[in-house]
Amino acid sequence: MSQEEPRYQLVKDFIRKGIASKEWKEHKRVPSENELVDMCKVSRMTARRALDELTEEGVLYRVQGRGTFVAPKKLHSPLLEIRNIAEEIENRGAEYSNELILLQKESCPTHLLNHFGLQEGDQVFHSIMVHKEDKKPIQIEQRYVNPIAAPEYLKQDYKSITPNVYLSKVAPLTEAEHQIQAKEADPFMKVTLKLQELEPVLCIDRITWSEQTLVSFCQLYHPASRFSISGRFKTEHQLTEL
Amino acid sequence: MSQEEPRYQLVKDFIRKGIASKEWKEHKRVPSENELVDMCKVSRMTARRALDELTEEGVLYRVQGRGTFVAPKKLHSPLLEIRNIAEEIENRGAEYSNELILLQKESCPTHLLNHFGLQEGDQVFHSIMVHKEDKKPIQIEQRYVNPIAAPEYLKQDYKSITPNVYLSKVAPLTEAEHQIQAKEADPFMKVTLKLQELEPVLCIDRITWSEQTLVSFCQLYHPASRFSISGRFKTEHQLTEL
DNA sequence: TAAGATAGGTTGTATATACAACCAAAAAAC
DNA sequence: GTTTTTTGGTTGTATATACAACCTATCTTA
Repeated sequence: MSQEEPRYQLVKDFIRKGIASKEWKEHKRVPSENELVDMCKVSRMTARRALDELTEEGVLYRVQGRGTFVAPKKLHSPLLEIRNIAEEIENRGAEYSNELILLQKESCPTHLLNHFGLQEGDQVFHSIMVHKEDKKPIQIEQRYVNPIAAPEYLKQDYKSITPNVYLSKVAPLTEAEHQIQAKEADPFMKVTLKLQELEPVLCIDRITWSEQTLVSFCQLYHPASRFSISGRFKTEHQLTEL
Repeated sequence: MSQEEPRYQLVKDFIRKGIASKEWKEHKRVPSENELVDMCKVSRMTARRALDELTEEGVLYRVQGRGTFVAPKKLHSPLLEIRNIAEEIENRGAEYSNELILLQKESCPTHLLNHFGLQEGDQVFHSIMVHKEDKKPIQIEQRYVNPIAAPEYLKQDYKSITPNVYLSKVAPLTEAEHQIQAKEADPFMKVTLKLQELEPVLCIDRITWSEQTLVSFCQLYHPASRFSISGRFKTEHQLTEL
C-alpha cells in the first residue's frame, strides 16, 4: 500500500462523511462493526480500530451492547468555555434577562479592519447589550459581527435568543481566541454594571471564527467584585516535537 | 474476567511502574511488543494495545522500526501555563531580577487553613517578592508554602532560583487550580508596581499540588495596563456526560 | 577501506476466530 | 396482561497468523 491510505483510515473517512452530510446527526447510531465489515469490505478488527480512533477523537461515543453514536459537538476551552449565558443563569435557578442598548450597521472601526479583512468605510454589525441575572446587571457585551457570516444578524429578536446562540446556529464556531485583562471602568460601565467606586472590570476580548471566516469580535465586561474565571488542571504527559 | 483487570491494562500498569521507578527514564526505549509478549504472557496485539493507549495518553512515543520510548513530562494548561518567569523574561532578551520583600515562617492565615488542612496556630512559610524585567516591576508574587511539601523553602537563595523553580524540584506539580480576577490596587501594589492613578491589577490565584499534597497557594498581581492573558482554541468534539 | 547485501529486530496494518458482557426485542409461559 | 425466557444483535477482550515498512548491526564483496 505504497501511497494509498490504510483501510482503517478509509473507514474513518466513510464515517466522517456520513456525519458531515447529516446522514447521521448527533446521538444517531452509526453502522455497527459488523455492518461496516459488509459495507467497507474490511475485517471486524479494522472496522473496530476506525471506530475506536473516532471515539478517542471525540467524534463518536460507544456503549457496550447498544452501539456507536455520533457525539455532540462542543467548543472546548478548559478555562474559557463559550457558553450560553441565558442557559447558565437559568441552570442556577435565577432569572435571565437582557437589555439591548444598541443594534445597528456601521462603519467598521479602524482597529478592527484587519481582523475582518475589510477596507476603510466597509460596514459591520454592532451590538451592545447588558445581560442580567434576577434583574441585576452582570455583564456588558459589546460585539461586532461580520455581515458575510451572519447577514440577518440585525433582524433577530434578542429578547428570545442571545447573540451567541444565534451565531452558533448560522455560523458554528470552529475557532476562538481570547484575551483577558483587568481594566479601569469607564463611566458607562460604572453606571450600567452598578459598580462600586473605583471598582475595575474584568474584560474578555473574544474573536471567533467559523471555518475560515471571522464571525465576530466581542468584548465582555464583568464587575471585578462579582466575577472570576477559574479552572483546574492535572499533569499531562506530552510529546515534544518529533 | 469478572472483577479482574483486562490484560492490556495489566501491561499498561507494568509499563507505568517501570517509568515511575526510573527504570526507564525519558527517551529510554521500553520493551518491544515482542519482549512484552514474553514478559507479560500476552499476545502481541494485547501488548500493542497497551502501548498504543499509553502513546495516545502522551506517556510514550513510537517510531516505526526503532522502538517505543518514554515521552518527556510536561504540565499543560492551554491558557495558563505555569512557566519559569525568569526564563521567560530572558527568552525575550530582557534582564530578569527580583526583589525579595518577605520570607518567613508564620501562622497560617485563617482563610487558608482549610486549603492546607491545618489547625489554628499551625505554621506555613510566607514569601512576597517582586519580579522585574529590565529593572521594571511587572509582577508581585505572594506565596504561602506547605512546610511538609518543601521543608527547606526558607533556606533557598532566591536571587539565583525562583520559588517556582525550586518548588518544581522538591515537589513536582501534578495539579493546579487557577482563579483570575480584576482587582482594585491597594497602596502597596500601587507603589510596588508603579501603577497609574486608578489602574487596577489582574490577579491570578493559584493553588498547586504534588500528588496528594497541597504545595502552595500563591497570588500573582500584574499591572492591568501592561499584562493580559491570551489563548487560542479550536473546536473539539467532546462527549456529553454519559 | 568503503559500499552493498543480508539478517534480525522493530512497529504498522490486516485478517480470522473465539468467547464475554451487555442490551433490546420477540416469543413463550403463566 | 404481565413476567420470564429466548434470541439476535451490539461492543469488549484476547489470541494467532501474516505481510509491509522501517531501522540498525553485521557480513560480504570489490
